[in-house]
Amino acid sequence: MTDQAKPSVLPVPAGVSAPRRRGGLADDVATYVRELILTGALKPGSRIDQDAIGEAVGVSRSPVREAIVVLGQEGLLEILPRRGAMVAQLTRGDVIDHYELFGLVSGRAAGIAAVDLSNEDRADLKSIHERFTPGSGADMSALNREFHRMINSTAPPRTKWLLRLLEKSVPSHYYEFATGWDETAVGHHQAIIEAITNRDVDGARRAMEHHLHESGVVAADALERQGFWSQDDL
Amino acid sequence: MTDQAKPSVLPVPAGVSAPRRRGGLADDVATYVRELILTGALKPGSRIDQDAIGEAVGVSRSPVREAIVVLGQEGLLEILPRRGAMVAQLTRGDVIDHYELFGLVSGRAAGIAAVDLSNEDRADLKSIHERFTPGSGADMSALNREFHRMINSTAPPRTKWLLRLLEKSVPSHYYEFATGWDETAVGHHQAIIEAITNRDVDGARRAMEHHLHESGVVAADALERQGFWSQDDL
DNA sequence: CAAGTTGATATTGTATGCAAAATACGCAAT
DNA sequence: ATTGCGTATTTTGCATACAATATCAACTTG
Repeated sequence: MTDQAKPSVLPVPAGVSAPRRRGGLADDVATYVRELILTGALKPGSRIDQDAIGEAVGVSRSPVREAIVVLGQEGLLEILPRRGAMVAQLTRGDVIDHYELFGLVSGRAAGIAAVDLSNEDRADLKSIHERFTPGSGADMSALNREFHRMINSTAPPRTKWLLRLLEKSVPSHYYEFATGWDETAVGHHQAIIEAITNRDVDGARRAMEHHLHESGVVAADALERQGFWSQDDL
Repeated sequence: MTDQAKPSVLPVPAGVSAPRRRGGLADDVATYVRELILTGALKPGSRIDQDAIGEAVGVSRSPVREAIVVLGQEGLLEILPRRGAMVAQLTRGDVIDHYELFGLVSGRAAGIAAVDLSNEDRADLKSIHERFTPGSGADMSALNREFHRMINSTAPPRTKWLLRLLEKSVPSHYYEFATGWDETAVGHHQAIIEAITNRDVDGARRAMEHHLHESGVVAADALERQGFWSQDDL
C-alpha cells in the first residue's frame, strides 16, 4: 500500500524565500483605520462609516468591508449585523489584559528560545542588545523589534501566528511617548538574555512575562496621556 | 455549453436555509468552509475557488471573500495576494501547538475563576460536572461546553475574546471520535474543580493546562484517524 | 404634550460587471 | 524530452449597481 516515492520530490523552498509582495487595498485600509483607532483619532464607540472610509482612502467599499472584517477579528471593531461596525470600547483593563495575554504567549516563545536558539542566534541576540542603548542615537524601536523577533524565531508556527495577531492590535509607538521606559526595557532585556543564555526555560518565560506586563502598564499610561479614554460615552 | 461540465466537487451545505436570522451570509460561508477544512474534506494545500464556494453555498463572491478573510485571520487559510487562498498546511505539531496555546489562555482563565467565581457559580459548576458522566445518555459535548463556559465566565473581556478565537479553529466534535476520552476528561474536570474549590490559582491553571494538553493529543489522533494529513498527492 | 405611526433617507449587505494578473495550454526550438 | 515563449482562459481584486433594513423626522392621535 505504500505509494511509490515520486521520482521528482522537489526540495522544499527552505522556508525563508517569501518575496513578500504587498497585499491589496484592504490591507491599506486596515492599516489606516487601525492607526486611527490606536492613535485615538477614532474614539471607542464611534461608528465606522464605510463610505467615509472608502472616500478617505480613495477606494470603494469592497476593500473597506474586508478591512472591517479583519479589524473585527482583531477585536478593535465590534461588528453588529445590519448595524455596521463600532470602535470597540477598550478600557484600561482591556489593554492590561491584552498585554498579559501577549506576555503569556511571548513567555512561551522565550522559553522555547532558551532551549532551541542556535549559538549563532544567541550571539546575534547579544549584539542586538548591546546596541540597544538609550541616547546612542540608535533606533530603539527597531532594535526592540529585532530583539523580540529573534527570540520568537524558534517558536512553532502557530505560536508565531498568535504573536503576530496580538502584536497588531497594540500601539507600537509607545516608545516615543514613554520617557524613561527605554532604560527600564534595557534591564528587562538583560534579564531575558541572561535566562536564555543559561538555558533557563522557566526563567526566560518569567522574565518575558514580566517585561510584557510592565509594557502593558506603560502602554496604558501612554494611551491615557493621549486622552484615549477621555471620551466618557457617546 | 458547459452546464454539466462543472465539476462541483464541493458538498452542498446541510440545512443551510433554515435560520436566516443570523449574521450575514459571510458567517454561513465561513462556518461551511471551516467545517470542510476541519473534517478533512478540504485537504491542506487545496486551493479555494471563490466561485465554487459561492455556488456551493448559493451566494455571490462578496460574502465568500469576507469569509475567506475571516478564515485567513483564524489561520485556517493562507492567503496569497493575487493568487487566492489555500488551506493552511497544518501539521500534527501545529495542532499540538495550538492546544498548548489554548491551554495557556484557558489556564489563565481557570486561575482567575479559582478566585473570582461566585459561590453560586461554583455550585452550578459542580452540578454540571455531576451530570458529566459517560454512558448516562447525557450530551457530553454540551456539558463539556457548559463546564468550560462557566470557568471562563469570570475572565476579562480580552481573554474571553482570545478564547473564542482559539476555540473556533479547532475541531469541536472530537468527542464523538475519541472512545475512552470521556472517562479521562471526567478525571481532568474533577482535578480542575478541586483546585477551583480550594481557590488554588496555580493549581487550577496547571490542571487546565494539562487538560488542554491532553485534549490536543486526542484531537490530533482523531484528525489522524480521519486521514487529515494524508497529503500523499498534490 | 407624549407616544406611536408612517414615510423619506441613509447605510448596510449582496450581487454583478470589468480590468489586471496569473495559470494553463500549445507549439516551436534545442 | 525538456525548455522557452506567446496566446487563451481562468481567477482574482476592485468598482459599481441593486436590494433590504435601519435610522430619523414629521405627522397624527390619544
